[in-house]
Amino acid sequence: MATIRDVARLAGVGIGTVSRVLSENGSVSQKTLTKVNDAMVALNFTPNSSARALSTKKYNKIGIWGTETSGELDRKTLIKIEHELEPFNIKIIVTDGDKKSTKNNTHNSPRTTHRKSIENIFRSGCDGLIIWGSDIPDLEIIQIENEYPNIVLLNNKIDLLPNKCFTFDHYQAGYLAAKNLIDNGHTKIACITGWLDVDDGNLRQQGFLDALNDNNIDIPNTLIFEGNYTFRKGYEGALHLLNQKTPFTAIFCGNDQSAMAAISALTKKGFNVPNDISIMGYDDMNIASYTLPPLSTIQMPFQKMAISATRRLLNLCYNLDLEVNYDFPIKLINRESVRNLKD
Amino acid sequence: MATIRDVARLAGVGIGTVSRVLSENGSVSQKTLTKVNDAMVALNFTPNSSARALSTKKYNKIGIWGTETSGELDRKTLIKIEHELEPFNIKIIVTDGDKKSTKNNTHNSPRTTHRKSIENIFRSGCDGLIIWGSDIPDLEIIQIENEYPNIVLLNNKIDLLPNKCFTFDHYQAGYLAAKNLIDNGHTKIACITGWLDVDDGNLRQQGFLDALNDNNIDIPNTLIFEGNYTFRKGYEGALHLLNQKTPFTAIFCGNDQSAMAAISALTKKGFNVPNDISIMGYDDMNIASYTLPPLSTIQMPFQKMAISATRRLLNLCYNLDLEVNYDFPIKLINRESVRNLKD
DNA sequence: GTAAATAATGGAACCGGTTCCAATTATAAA
DNA sequence: TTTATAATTGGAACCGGTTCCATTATTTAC
Repeated sequence: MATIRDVARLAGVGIGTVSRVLSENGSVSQKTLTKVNDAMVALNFTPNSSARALSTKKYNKIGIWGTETSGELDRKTLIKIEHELEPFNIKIIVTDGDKKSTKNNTHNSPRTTHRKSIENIFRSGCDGLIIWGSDIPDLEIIQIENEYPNIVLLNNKIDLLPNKCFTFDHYQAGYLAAKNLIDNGHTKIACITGWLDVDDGNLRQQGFLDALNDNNIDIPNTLIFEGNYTFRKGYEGALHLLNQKTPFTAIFCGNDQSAMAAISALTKKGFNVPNDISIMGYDDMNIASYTLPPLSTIQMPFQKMAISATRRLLNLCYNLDLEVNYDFPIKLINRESVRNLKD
Repeated sequence: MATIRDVARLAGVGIGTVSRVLSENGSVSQKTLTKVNDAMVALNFTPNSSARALSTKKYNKIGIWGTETSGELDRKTLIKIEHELEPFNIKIIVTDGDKKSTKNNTHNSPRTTHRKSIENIFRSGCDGLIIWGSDIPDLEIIQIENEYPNIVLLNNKIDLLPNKCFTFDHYQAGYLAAKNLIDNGHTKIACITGWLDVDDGNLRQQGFLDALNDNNIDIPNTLIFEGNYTFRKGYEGALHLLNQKTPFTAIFCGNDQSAMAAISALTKKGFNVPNDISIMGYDDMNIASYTLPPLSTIQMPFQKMAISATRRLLNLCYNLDLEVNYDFPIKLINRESVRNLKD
């Protein structure tokens, strides 16, 4: 593998000159430029990334960190993020935090594991990090931000870090979902929640409950099933709710996956969605248009949010001035899984 | 940020000694070891990854490269791969090849783009690469392998690289799917294919067609719809097939997503799955148990395959000797979307 | 034509690790 | 106790870039 010294020798110039050509800063005469470029081509020269990183202290990499509980950072979103990075030739390092869900091991595995794994990814060499999800305690994030200021939070909100947080108004979204059921005449409403110990899931649940409350609708504990966003829990949840013998006409689900599984369970038990029971989803995954019936759900521009977060991070890391947006409006999507009881 | 020289000074030893402690090779007396470790803790020392990479020529990173046409390298699989890497403290760099599908721009964007983006990821600093998908021409992969031997192919098979390829027998899988329909008494069978210009999709289609042929079943062109694995195309495909007015009792779909969308379309048009029309999926995604009806499909251990590919790559990059498996049996999963016409 | 200002250039020093060799110290064998 | 052997240690040299400064070449101004 050729080095700049090889290139310099072949081109008959000094290494400084080659470096100047490489990094495209500093002045180089046209004549020298061609000589050096020719030499680079002749030697099939590629600058060594670690040597460069060692002296510039820039890795040209950013990390994406998240846990299983964080939600859906899907491939499509990853591709979008990559698009943003491409013009600057920045690469992505991905990593997951804790392998087990926060929920299942609050005792054995202390939260500091998250911290460790975040430090670990910085150590491995990246200029900044997208921390995705809201399952790290705020205090800890603030400590982390103190040590590594080049971070950005995706789907999390911490008041002390106002311009590094990118999230939706999950509270309002939950409220909107409940309101939609209420507006359609439902008063006996059940729910299959997401993870309640994570802001994200907790907020939408609060919004949901407050909407019921604001409309003087009571929801008994028997109609609240604590799920975890999975198909399995959605399925179990629906069965569980049916078993309670507390009548209900609608279920608000913490995400589209559990909604879909709930539909499956209800249908299997002989109930028709939406005629017997209405279902309200959350997320508007691609799949939501193709369930039977198609899902009414809440849409949120996750990819747009991810893009803004990425830009903000680029600004932080490389002193850029890319346009960043902080407002990501949610939207009610009415398909066919909610029946209008007023008809 | 402290360096080994700082540590050496504080511990009162030479830098070589600190380095020996760090890399845990070379002999160090117990006494010195504690002194050095104490100093490291006191200074909150972290070795600089690029300095290390520069002198060892090991980046402790591997890349994962794939295109949109490659199929479903989902988050779960990524996590599995990461688990394999964790004990060695290796990180993942992800990147996508061409942003547009190969299919849509065979003319404007030459295949060499793939090559470029693969070279690019190596340049960015990784010890090896998982190339996922079969949309790079064999010849080109062989050239790439020549320059960068530390690669492994996921879901692709090239005879000249026997122990670097990890794939399923998609031909047999397609055959099996068709056979299942035939065994259930179906003779008028339609299909919604995947991408036929990619081995992966083409092989399963071949297997499917050969199974029909071996059983003297004819499939008219009108009953072959060329899809692309998406929900949308699955939906369109089903409608298209219905419009053909060529009667059929079953559809074999290139993947579960198009199968699910096909079910949705058929149901919307008043057909019952499986009573009127049977559906055979492919992949056994999580979702397959929760469609209505639950999908009969072909299961393949994608994650296991990814793990083996990862191990092979680790062996290549770091001279390890991890156990690697090359055989990934597929399995027919019978749920409820295929009706037995013989009953 | 000359002086002053500007552009272009070479290369030492540096970034922070690893490696290797020579030197020193500890241990075992005689 | 002496010698042979093994374990431990320090630090120069190196990995391949970037940066900065002193030097030289080229313009521009007068």
